[in-house]
Amino acid sequence: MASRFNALKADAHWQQVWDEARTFAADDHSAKPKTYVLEMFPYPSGKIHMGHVRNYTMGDVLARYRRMTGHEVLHPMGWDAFGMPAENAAMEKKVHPGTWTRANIATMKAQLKRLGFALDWTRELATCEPDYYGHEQALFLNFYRSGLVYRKESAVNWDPVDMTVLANEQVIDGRGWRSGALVEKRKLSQWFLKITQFADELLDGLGSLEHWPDKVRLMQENWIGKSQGLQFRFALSDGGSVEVFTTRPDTMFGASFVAVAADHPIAQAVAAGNPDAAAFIERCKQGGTTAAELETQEKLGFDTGLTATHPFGAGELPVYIANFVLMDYGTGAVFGVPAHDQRDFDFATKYALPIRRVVSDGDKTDADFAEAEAWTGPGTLVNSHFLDGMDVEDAKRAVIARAEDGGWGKGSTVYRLRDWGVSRQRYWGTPIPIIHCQSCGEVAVPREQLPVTLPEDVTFDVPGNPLDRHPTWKHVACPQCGGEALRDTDTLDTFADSSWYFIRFASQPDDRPFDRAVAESWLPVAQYIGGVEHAILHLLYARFWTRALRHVGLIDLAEPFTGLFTQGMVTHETYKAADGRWLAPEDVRDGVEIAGGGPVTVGRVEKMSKSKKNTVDPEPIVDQYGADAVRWFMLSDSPPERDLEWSENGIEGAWRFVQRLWRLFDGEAAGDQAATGSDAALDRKLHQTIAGVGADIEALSFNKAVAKLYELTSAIEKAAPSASRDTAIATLMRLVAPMVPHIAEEAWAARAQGGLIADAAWPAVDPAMLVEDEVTIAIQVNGKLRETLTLAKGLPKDEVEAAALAVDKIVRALDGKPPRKVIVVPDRLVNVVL
RNA sequence: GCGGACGUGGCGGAAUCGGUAGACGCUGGAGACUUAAAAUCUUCUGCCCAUGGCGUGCGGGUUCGAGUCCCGCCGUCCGCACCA
Repeated sequence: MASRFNALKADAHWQQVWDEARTFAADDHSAKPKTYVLEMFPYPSGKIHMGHVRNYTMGDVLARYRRMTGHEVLHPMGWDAFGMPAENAAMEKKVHPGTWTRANIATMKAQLKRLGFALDWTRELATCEPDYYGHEQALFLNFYRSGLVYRKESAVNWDPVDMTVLANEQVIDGRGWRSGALVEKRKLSQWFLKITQFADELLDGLGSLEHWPDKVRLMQENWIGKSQGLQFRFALSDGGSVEVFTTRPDTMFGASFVAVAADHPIAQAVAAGNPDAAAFIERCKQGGTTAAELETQEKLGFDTGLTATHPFGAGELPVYIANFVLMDYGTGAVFGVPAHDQRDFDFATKYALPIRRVVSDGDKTDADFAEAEAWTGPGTLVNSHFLDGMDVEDAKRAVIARAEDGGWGKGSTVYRLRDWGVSRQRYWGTPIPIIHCQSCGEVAVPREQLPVTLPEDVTFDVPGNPLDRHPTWKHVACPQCGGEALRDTDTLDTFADSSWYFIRFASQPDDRPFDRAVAESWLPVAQYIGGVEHAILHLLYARFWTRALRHVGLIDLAEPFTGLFTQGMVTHETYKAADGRWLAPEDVRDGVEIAGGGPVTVGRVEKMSKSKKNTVDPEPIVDQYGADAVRWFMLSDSPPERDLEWSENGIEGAWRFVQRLWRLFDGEAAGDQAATGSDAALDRKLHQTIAGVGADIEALSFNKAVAKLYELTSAIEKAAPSASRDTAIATLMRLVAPMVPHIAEEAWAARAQGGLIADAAWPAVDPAMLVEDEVTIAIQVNGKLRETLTLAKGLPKDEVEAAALAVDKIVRALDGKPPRKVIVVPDRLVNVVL
């Protein structure tokens, strides 16, 4: 009699076995082909959530499958452990960020272990430990010596209450997200990494990333934002000049004004002697920054009274200060061509500037042109002297050539991408290993003095940077002259920490960041899995860091991640009480609030979030159903790139399936009579499933693999006892092992197969077993299904046609007349055309 | 505004090359077992005016045949955003 599968007992047992045997420790010296499977490492915020469970389950199935197919798999885990939440906790709970972080790591590690992930814990790392960030400091200094790091004054978002710099994402409607204070623009000396030096490489490299989602590649492409055009100077009526950039040099003869940004030096100079101009600039700065405001904001300008001389002698253009020109893109100045740019059109309309058409799209004449909007498409140049008759692209080249010949301008490329500002006025990050000396200037901390460690005795009772106000930490002797000097009290952006952790996982010597040969033997990461929210920043920074390492000669690797997969979120229904309070799922039963019995409104299905209270904590779920059921549910139903809705029924269903498996496995092991005889249909089903599930896992189509395994399970359940059935059950153990490893080990052991199923080989497909001897053929009339026939596979066309035409319904449909046409697709269908 | 993705039963979804739409799961119905319940098993479950007809957001088109290809709409979601 089959017993129930005791998941809690089996989970704990097999997790301990794997741990003790170091089953999933990756061997650097293995002769097997190596493969690196990686999920984005978590921030240790407290407890794991369902999103982690889904992410890591997907990676785990792939890692376990690759092991079974003969690969040496590197599948590590660690902690992205620096960051603001730890400092916030320090302020709110009076606990040291390190204490808080390490406690969270311990909790979350225990939770991850309970899910039975095939992780190499021997390589665990936390970015907040000196044995990680010290090496990061060494890499930073390496970049510094190679000219990839520089320091410059730059405007930052400054929260005057918290006394700290805020990232753009932390500024909400112009106010600090925590303090609510109006954010100021402040000039601060900041460290920058020269990501723009690699802009072209990073853009071109996207083309080689075939196994990345198109969406992510496109987002990165847009983020890099390459534009090619002409950069040149206008001579100004006051004797000065202004440099502009344009992607449309072909429309030069349509120019009717020049506009500069409000914070452009020319605007500033004008404002100095003109209160109206100063007032206008002030007004520009007050403009809202939200999408909606920008969309509706009127194009405003202030006529400086200056004029700019057209380089081709086509007159003088008025120079405006305009609110729609951005200082930090291009040169902060543009020339306006109202006929062929919508913003310029709006502006010219408002200020009654000429609208001169210079590109004709063929149909339209001057008369019916451009009363309402600018023409930005292709066409033939008109009203443009030497450009007349050229198409847009030829005209661009012609103007750039003339500018370069004449020495007043040159073809140039502009990127939207900015250099990466990495200075943060925070405690809980990697200290920037630079010393500022009165006499020597910036001095790199010598290698033997690394790591520059964080002081432990810091306070968070007042706002500001604890490193900066620490009584002694920043005071050091200058490594060069020995005189009094100060440490840089900023720490690195935490995106730096996550820009190379995957290399440190591959190789972690004590005395250097990584061993080149070992790292190169694992990298690039074959499959990287994580949330789409990292599509731009993290993935771009990691790609940059890798190229920078290559640039300084530390590794021969262009792209860190060959394959990228962005998984969907875990969602749940939301619940609201009559008074508008959000309710947690566990507070609701049968449509009423458990406490008090008040009515509950079921709201939208949304991403699990604390604010909507629709989270489900994985831990009690694992307690109740076991790791395998949770894993199985995470893989079922929804395609992995889409959102997965958590539901009670769903996890129940997964749990039922685990028990179904157990009835098969246990019944077999319990010594049901060894059956004899073969079952050709079941053999075929089995081998089709082996092939299909393997392909589905490789494609990360876990939901399809799950469906195939359900089918095979049902087929085995229904099959009469036979040797084929025994084989199918034994094989099923291995097929489900990557997904539900605990029950698979339990069954494998009970069957005395020897060794661990985690080390077993993936079953081989016997191609001979895949061959069907009969096929079902669709019989259609005019493309509509009328009947199906089961015929021998590979029957000649004429025999299939004859069989189809003999079918009752077809005879009736033909009504004695010959068909106009009969289409026969071998082994597929017959379509009778009347 | 620009760019992208998606739209299939009550729900999540499947259909790899243009060839039987709705696999598989969930929900729901009926039945078996049981004193009863749970568990389990069997069976049904796209819609309708049902020997047939209609069905993959809507309208056209190509084709012997369209969820799949083409054209034009509508809707939802995501990303970027005055980018010169």
